[in-house]
Amino acid sequence: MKWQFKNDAPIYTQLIEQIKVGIVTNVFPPGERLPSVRDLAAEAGVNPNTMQRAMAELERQGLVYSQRTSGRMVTEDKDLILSAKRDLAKCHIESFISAMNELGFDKEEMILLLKEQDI
Amino acid sequence: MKWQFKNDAPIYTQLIEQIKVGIVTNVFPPGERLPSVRDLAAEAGVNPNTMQRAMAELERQGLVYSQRTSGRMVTEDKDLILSAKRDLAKCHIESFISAMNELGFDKEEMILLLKEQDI
DNA sequence: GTTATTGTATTAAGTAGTTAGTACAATAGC
DNA sequence: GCTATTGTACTAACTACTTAATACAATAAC
Repeated sequence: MKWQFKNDAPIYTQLIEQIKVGIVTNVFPPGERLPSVRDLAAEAGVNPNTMQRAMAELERQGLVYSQRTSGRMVTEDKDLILSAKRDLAKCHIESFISAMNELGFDKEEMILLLKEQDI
Repeated sequence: MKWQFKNDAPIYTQLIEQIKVGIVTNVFPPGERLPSVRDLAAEAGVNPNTMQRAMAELERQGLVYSQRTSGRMVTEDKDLILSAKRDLAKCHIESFISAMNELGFDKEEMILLLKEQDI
């Protein structure tokens, strides 16, 4: 897991995003045990409280669940994970279209620009 | 000018972005006088200090310039404005591709998803 | 049973963003 | 020349985020 943060958003929201991406892309497979909050925090270079805050939100969304001392697990609910992946993609697509529309690009131009982009 | 803000980023950065979009989309044409900082702040529902902070950054980027008491003008440099527009578009395209790649979508899938999206 | 590890909670301090209020210099408009 | 408007600067207070440090309950491992 590669952790990296920008300055333009709270770290804990970026943690939520990055861990969620890890879950929907099988870096953290369903049912797998996550490293402890302390270890994850150390790995990401953030305070344990900040990592705990991100975990609490992921727990609220049902993507992870905690068992008192045996640690925290990724949900086994693959439908929920797939749904989360679709949500993330939908969010990116809508934001992209909206931002490019604001700039005056229509969908065909966007597709052209995407094709030009070498990645 | 419609002002709207999210909670996930500082207001002043969102102001910079929105005013910049206004400039590159000719809502604020080259050479035109902008409303005063106080008026813009009132219109956007933010503190004058926050609007001033955004203006200072736009000024640093050369997109606007201020004349002591006659107000603040949009630059006449159309090349600079066009360049700013290209930068904005490039930023959105790269972010979109990067985020979708992280989720496991390749460029063809992105284009398919874009075409499906009805907007 | 003891120990170590886990999630969790709490308090305090520091930083950044935002608002509020005030003030001042410059100058366009009269 | 006077006045109003402009950009600009400053201080104080408030909030949210982040870190630091500590503590506690539950339980897996021994």
